[in-house]
Amino acid sequence: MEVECLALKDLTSVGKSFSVPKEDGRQGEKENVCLERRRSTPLKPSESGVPVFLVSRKASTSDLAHITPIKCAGLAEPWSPTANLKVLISAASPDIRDREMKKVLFRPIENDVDQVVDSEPAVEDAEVEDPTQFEGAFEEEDAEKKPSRKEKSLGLLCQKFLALYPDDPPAHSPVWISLDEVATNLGVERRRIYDIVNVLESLTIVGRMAKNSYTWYGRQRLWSTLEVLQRRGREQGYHLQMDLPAEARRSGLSREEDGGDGDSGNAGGNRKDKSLRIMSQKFVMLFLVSKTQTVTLDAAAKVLIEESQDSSSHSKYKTKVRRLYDIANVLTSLELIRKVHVREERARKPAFRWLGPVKFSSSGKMESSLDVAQSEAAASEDFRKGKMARHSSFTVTPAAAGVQRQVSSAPSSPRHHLAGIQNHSLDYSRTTTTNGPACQLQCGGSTDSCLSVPLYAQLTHTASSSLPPASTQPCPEHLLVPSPHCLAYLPSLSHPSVVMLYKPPEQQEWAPEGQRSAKMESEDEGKRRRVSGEGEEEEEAVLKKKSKSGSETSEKIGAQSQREAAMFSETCNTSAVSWPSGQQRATESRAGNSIGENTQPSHYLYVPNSAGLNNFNFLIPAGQPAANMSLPPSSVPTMALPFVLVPSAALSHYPLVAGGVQQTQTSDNPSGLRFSLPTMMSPAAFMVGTAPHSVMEASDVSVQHLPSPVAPELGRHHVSAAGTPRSPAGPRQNVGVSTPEPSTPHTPKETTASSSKEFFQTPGTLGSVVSAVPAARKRGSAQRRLDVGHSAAP
DNA sequence: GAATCCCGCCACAGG
DNA sequence: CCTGTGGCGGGATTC
Repeated sequence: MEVECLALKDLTSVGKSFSVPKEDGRQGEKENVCLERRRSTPLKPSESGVPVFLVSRKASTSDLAHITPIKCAGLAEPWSPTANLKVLISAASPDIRDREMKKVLFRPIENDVDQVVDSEPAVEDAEVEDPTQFEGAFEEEDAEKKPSRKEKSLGLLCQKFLALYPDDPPAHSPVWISLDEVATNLGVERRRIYDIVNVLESLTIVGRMAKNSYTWYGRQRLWSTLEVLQRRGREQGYHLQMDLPAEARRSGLSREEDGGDGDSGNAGGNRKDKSLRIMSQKFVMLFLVSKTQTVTLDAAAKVLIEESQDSSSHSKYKTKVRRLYDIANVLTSLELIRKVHVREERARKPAFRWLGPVKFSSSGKMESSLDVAQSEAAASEDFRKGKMARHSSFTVTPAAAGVQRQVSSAPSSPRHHLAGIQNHSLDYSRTTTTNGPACQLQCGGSTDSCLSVPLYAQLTHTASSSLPPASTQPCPEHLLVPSPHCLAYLPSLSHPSVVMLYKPPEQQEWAPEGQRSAKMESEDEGKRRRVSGEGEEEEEAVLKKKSKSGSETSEKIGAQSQREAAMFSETCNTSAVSWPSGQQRATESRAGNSIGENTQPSHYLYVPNSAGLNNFNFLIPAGQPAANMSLPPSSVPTMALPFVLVPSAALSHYPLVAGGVQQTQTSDNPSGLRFSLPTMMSPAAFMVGTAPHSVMEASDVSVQHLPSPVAPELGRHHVSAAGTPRSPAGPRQNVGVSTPEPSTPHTPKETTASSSKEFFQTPGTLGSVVSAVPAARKRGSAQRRLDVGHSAAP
């Protein structure tokens, strides 16, 4: 946290950012790469403020090389990453600013709140153990303090990771995640990302698509997954164990699992059996079936050990506990659990208390405090089950095995997605917008690589942060919310393209996840099931899947995307919008179709970039009212046309106008775009993206000439630079966007990270992000250290 | 001294 | 064989 704090400071106070170069001995170490960078950029780890997001590998690589390392401190360069942040912040309404500051500064990542719980039944939250822990951060400042261990914690890292993506991404527009990119951007070793991703995957927050490629589902499926886990936990008798006294626990462990595992068991089984993923699911199950919803590490470790049939040697125990800490950190970041202490017998034992929902309706609804959800996600659940089933231990449920991870390394693309895509007929006419099915912009390039979407921006209003469970219905809040739009940069396409998804106001309501998933996924499920047969064979199923073709799907997708691209339609509603220069072919399409009509109303703007995205670097929110940021979501009407893509070249000609964005403002005019180019010009305008999710670092982008996918969030997120007249960003057209707004509130708390770069950057690392990316990949995993540093180094 | 958990070696697995 | 994954546990930090 400290880091963030610093960052914030930096933001506010100009000079600092550049000030102290820090370097610590440690830094040199692999993970936090970029020593050099660091040096060059005084910014301490924290500095890198704006998370940059991903560039496609391709682009990144080449571009990166060129990239200038971070600017020198001395530079007036407005666009240093930091500058960017500053701009954003300044631009942001005070509220936002404050909010973020709080989040960043005060919110301890891991174990933030440590509470002491009385013995199990009486778990209660006690005081926070270390309220002050984060304070230190402020002081340090530039100090070269080596990033403390905490700063590098998995929990913090996970938060950063989560902050990059929306909690509740539109169902139809999956966000692709490239592990390499994430690792690079966060400035950590890939290995660490695996830890996070494995846990997230266990909860279906992400899904693995192919090697190095994951899809971000956000919390859409989370609730259903939890429900499934709860069920499984019960089936496996975890509830019995959890309720038993400690001693008793051991004896009675679930045999089902053991037995069930049987195969998996391969004694020793495949590694998969010991997978962090599996452990994570089991760990979660324990919470879900526990009456007290509090699980001590000790108990969990024991349970897990038994299941694994490992002899419970002490070392095994220790190892399990270590893993559980890893898992717990991620879950804590997700705010699904919180650390507490349970007083048992003699000492107080570390434990975690479940903060998530515990009751689910059979339908998959979650009845929890959170709220209601309605969902018909039954199908989707199955889907999830399947996924979970990967492990033999989960055999219990017959759920579709097929669903399981699609592959290990094979580039399998999840079928459900594909299905969705294929099925949809895209309707390019805007008129029907409301019905737009989700367009699955999966754009996969024809290449496997499919998409990594560097940025993903979603408009969500803050309120949305506490999203309803995935399958739930549209929550009222959402309705109010500005339509979420997201921008995706699809590097994998032959030509990098930008796709912007947006939902017309009318359609604001998100389709209930459940519905979507149910339909799409269910189909898949069905297929898979057929293939795999019952749940028991999950393992097998997996194999089968693997064998399956990911490639096909990807290709299909790619084809589709191209097709879509081809469909360039100006006709679309763009009515209001005039493409800046007709040059680009932009298509605004709306998918029409199949999936919940109203629910997924999305339109998307697809900009094939034959020429190279460079030409289309900017996405400008058409009507972002700068002011709106502070306004309640409801107050902000969403415009029909959220943003305009402006070729970068074009922009250069325009004078920067301060506050332009604001001018544009107002939503009402659906049709009429109110923006003026000049307005757009203002840096601020560019900053639009949603905060956490889409963060792209301006500097990086610009340097790279990558198309900056900006994700403008409609609504308030856009910070219009308005206020900030110019950050001298002039040169940097590409500014990535960053959103200050923590729109993604993972939890009620609003976890979202601040947009500050620092937040995303691992403390020891530098913004290095930029550079290294591709290179890293080449190296062996073990060796692959992000060498951002050197790439970055001038 | 115990609790945490970062870090990265190294084995396994897919291609 | 190379690279992606990820198990594992030594040992550094933090409590």
